[in-house]
Amino acid sequence: MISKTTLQVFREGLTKFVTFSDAEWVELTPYLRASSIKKKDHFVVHGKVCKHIGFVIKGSLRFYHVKDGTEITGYFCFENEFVSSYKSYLKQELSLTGIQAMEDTELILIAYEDMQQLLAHPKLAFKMEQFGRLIAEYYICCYEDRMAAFIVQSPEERYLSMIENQAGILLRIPQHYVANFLGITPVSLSRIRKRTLRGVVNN
Amino acid sequence: MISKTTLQVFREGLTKFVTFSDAEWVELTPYLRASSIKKKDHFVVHGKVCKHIGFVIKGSLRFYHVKDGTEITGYFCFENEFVSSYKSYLKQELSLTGIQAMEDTELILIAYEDMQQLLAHPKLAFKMEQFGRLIAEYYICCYEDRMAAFIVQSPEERYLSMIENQAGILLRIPQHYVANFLGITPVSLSRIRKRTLRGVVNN
DNA sequence: ACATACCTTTGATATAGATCAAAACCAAAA
DNA sequence: TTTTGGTTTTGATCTATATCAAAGGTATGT
Repeated sequence: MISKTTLQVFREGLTKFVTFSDAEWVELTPYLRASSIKKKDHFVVHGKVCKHIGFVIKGSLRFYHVKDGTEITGYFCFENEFVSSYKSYLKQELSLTGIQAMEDTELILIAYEDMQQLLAHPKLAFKMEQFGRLIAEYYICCYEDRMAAFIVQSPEERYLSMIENQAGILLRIPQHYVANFLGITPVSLSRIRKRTLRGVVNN
Repeated sequence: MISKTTLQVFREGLTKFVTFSDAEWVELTPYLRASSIKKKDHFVVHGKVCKHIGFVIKGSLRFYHVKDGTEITGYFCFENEFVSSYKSYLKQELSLTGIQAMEDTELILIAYEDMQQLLAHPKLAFKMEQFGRLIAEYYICCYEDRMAAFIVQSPEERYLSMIENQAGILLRIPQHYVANFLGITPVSLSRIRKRTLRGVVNN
């Protein structure tokens, strides 16, 4: 059973995309599952198919790739965001991305099969299509910005604009993950921080 | 008026995402416009709002950003692909990306306002939502791969896998655009080509 | 409180890619 | 055919980041 407040948080988080009427909500909730994963446990195991899309109620996760046996963290997600290895989820193929909890994390899940049912549901299909479209469009915008940062900016510039725009992440996440996220090694990030005086902010 | 074969190419190209019945097609076509743009003309002007989503019937375009007065090409698109400065189009805000034809190009256009009408159209709304979702999901998968390449691979590795997977692009567009696309300068790409023996392929 | 594992910093050095400038090349236009 | 503008290559040099290794921190669990 999913706690009432958890459901409420989820419903609230969805309003950024679509709003469900009470009647629709009653239809939807049977397809939802709650899940909690402990720090360091995996939401998606690298090399397996991603079966769920999740919504983060509490906690945080990192997305990583494996290259020559070492993990490279490419992305993060936090409360009120959706999490999935999208390509793997959408195509139900093996995931090149692993997704691991960085803290104890609570999620609402929708299984792939359930989503297919919802997309064919007599009362919910339209809204679910819309929901899917809006989420996907939202992430396209994120990706557009992130790709542009890699094409146009240097690692140092990316770090500095991260201080400007996503300072919260820096406070919450181990620096070596941030380094990967910026496309550099942890050692280099340490040096960038030194020469930019930690971004002027806190010495 | 849009030529019959052009419309046919468009309809065919859509089947990758959704299929329109004849009845639906009749409803849809009034919202479509044909457009041709000459080589070097712009589909989207950097700093203006992107008003259309396009489908490339013939030709090719490049996406670029401007940094300190110079253009950096971040992406391309070709026949049978959709083209738009998506973030600008979706949010109807100023575009940081310019989109310019690399060859004489023919497009089918859907204007933003028309798309809003289609998404509210009594007979087409559902299919258009689905269409929008599937396209957006498609591009998310593309972005996922492209971001991973930047996080995990070196420029040289990106070039080599481009030879493997997108050799067509290399034959069709100027090398200095490809260099930007790979995240490096044209000079560096020239040297990478030299040291990798042009990718072993054609000396 | 201690031990262990992990993270971050620092130093020394290597290297891929950047920059600047010139030459060679190519293709379209006159 | 020559000119012109743009592209690619090459050479010389610079620099940011990578790499390797060690030392110093910090947190976590026992």
